[in-house]
Amino acid sequence: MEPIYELQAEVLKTLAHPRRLEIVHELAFGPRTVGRLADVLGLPQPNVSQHLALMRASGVVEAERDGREMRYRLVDPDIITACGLMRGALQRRLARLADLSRSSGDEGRATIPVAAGGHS
Amino acid sequence: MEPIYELQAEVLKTLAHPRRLEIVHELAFGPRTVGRLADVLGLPQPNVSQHLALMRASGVVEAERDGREMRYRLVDPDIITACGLMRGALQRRLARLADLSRSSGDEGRATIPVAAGGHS
DNA sequence: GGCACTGATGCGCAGATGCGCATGTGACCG
DNA sequence: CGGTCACATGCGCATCTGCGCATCAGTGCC
Repeated sequence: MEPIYELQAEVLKTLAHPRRLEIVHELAFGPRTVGRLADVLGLPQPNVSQHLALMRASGVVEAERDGREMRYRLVDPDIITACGLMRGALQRRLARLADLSRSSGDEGRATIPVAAGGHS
Repeated sequence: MEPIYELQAEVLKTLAHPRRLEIVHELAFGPRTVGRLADVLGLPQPNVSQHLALMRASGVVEAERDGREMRYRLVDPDIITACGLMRGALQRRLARLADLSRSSGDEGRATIPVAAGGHS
């Protein structure tokens, strides 16, 4: 029962939510305020704040005051890179499934910069 | 609300569990039977079976009959690679924290890492 | 067929999660 | 100092998870 699994499970649990993934995706472009995130995602501000609190608690994001605003940004690029890798793999899987259904293929869609990491 | 986030959240939710991460880690060495996994992880067989059912439902693993045994194996290497990348990043973070706590206040004492608090 | 073995499933309960909503808290302005 | 903006927090509820436990189902052997 290596503690690394507990830690990773904690982080994964934090990321395992569609809205939070969207938040991470948005934060990949740069720091954002709570209001901006709430606006972009079309979510109530308290909801976004709660999601951010969870992610901050698990060390995925960190916050910084700027006047009366709070600017959130991603902490560890590697984690987000891994997240992006997984998303890429899943997108390929989706594309493959769509390809099986219909003969037209629109795969290979590179959506995000995700820390400019690219493939290993 | 791109469906990719829903899918990825589903997969992440599947992975966001210490025991399941252990299972994935074990499966990374090659296919395993349920009994073997239960034995290695020291978990009840029904529990392991439930975890495997979840992971199979989300497409993380797949199963194959072999006599009266069931052999489970990982489906997508990329996803597991991403998982491993994240684990590596977190391990570095753990190591860094341990290093900080050792050099800052604690003199060689048997230290129980309190938390990953840290205030900026 | 009967039996042992390997794995899957159903059930119930305790604990955790997600959300809306109202409210609390800190920061700038006049 | 009161008002307002930007965000955080507490509460209650519906829902979901994880687990143990007992049991069901498929397979091979005699």
